Amino acid sequence: MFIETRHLRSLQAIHAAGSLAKAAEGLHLTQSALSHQIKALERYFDIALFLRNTKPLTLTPSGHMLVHLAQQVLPQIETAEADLKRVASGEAGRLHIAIECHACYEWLMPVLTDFRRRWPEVEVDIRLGLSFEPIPALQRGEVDLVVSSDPLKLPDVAFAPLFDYEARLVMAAGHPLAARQHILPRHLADQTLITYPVQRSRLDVFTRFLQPAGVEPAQWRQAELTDVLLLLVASNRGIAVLPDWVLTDSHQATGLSTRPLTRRGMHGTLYAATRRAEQGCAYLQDVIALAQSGPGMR
Amino acid sequence: MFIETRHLRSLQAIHAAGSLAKAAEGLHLTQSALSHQIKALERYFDIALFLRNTKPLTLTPSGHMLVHLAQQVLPQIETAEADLKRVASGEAGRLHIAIECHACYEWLMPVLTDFRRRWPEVEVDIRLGLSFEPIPALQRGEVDLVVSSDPLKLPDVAFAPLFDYEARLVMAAGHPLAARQHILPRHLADQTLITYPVQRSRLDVFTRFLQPAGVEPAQWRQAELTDVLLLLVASNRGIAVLPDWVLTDSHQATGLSTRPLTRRGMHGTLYAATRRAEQGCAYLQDVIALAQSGPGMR
DNA sequence: CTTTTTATTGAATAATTTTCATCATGTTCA
DNA sequence: TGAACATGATGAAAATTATTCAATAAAAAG
Repeated sequence: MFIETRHLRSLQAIHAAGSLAKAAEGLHLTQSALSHQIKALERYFDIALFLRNTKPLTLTPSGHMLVHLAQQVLPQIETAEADLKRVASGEAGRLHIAIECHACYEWLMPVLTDFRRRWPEVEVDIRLGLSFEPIPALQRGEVDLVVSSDPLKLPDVAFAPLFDYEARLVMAAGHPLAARQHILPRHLADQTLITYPVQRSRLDVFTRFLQPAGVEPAQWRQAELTDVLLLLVASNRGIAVLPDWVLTDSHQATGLSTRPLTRRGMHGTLYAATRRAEQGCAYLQDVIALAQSGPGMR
Repeated sequence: MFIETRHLRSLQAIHAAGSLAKAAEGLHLTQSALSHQIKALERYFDIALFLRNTKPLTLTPSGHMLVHLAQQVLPQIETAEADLKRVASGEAGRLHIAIECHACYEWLMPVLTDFRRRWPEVEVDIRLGLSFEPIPALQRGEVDLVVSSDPLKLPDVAFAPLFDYEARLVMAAGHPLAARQHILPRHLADQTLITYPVQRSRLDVFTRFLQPAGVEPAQWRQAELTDVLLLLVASNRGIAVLPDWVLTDSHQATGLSTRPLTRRGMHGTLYAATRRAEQGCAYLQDVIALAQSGPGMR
């Protein structure tokens, strides 16, 4: 293994210029350096690359092979370097987002629509965190941003607060619980609870509301899509607990009511988790800023 | 411009091995060297290439780009290097032959048939030296071997003797001149001379036989192919001067006679001219050795 | 034939890569 | 939990490699 891109660049330049002197100028080298460089190649492979006693330096067949190689290889390297520089400057890159909280999809999409207009070269993708652990995936480099509601203290991951939300009980307008000012755990003991299809340890209703009180809902069923979930609730097949922003005016009109959990309401904060190593990345900062305006922007 | 093939090799090895330490082993480097190398890249592009806090070192998207580049580029370079080494060792290469003497085609073809069996990877080509000067072409690298009958003293071209020949007058068996023991210039003054279609300065009959005696043939006509030329001679349309080897047994049977030019006969030597720079080339040496056995081998 | 341009060469210098030694961190296993 | 082990990072020294300098040779131009 011996050929370096430097050699290929020199070879190509010499071939194009027709002389060491001219090529040296373009390469910001002395012609002596080029002479040594070529000679080193020729000595290593024990072949002549150029015929020296011709007016414009001409290539031997072997020299031609190498120039041909250079013409194939150098453009590839150059475009790769250019891409890298664009990634470094933040112009281009990858933004793979994982969302723990399923409902986040609702407000995230408009944010990303904005984002794509502002950073057209960044490749955007969303992964619903159904079957994998988002934070380890972030650490492994599989995703670049995680929307999560419980910040951790990790050495390599930073959590930036996005906005506060309130988890409220959602039910059909005529539901008996709609009569109450606020909902307590025991009120759900005889209800059918509808959630997104994730394990209960990742559902705030269970971890922060029901389990501390030792209450189990009468039934637990799941729905993948927010709209389907709301449809089930509206038709009195059960109740759900969702962030306040999910209920838009249009939903209100379809006959849904919401009530706070506990007298004070169950409040939380959404965070954007990113790798500390990439905190300087311009488009990451921007997408977080966009997200911080939150569902209110909608 | 910064990326060198060394970087690509390291990147690829690290990716394959999953750790600097293992990769370093395979590359015959220390782990430290690799660490510095990668760090230099990362600093130059201001980008992370690997995530360090993962067990098997994982690539960032940018790192992936570079490994991908390496996988594209390195094989190309490696095959080029392998090709160069084969050329250097003489296994492969190019053998473009120019022949000044047109008749040489006759004995050269069987030699080349042999040659191609022995050096299948060498690309063989023959150029009839009709309209170009073979020796300058050799110097310019357009051809690699010239068959010539007049050796020159040149600093960059070597002439290796192949074999001696005798130029003889060829005529129809019943031709009046066939009665003579040997032919003198004046005997051709009333004859039609048939030659290959090249300028007279490159025909021995003129330069070494007729011109020194101040004799002109009655007519001069030309034929491109040896067989056509002999056909014309056999049908008494003229006479020709050809090297002795051209007349095979089969030609004798078609009713052709030959006689020496001057009492002593006009003898000459064929040479193989090659660039001194390439004299060490194995297949060049071999083709010369094959040619030295000459037309007698046929 | 001289002048100018261009390439080669060896030695000196500059730049770089690599190694060494050490440290920091993390993992494994008792 | 802590000791042993493995892995990567780091700075300084060492080694290697590339480049320049200066002198020379060679070839084209005038």
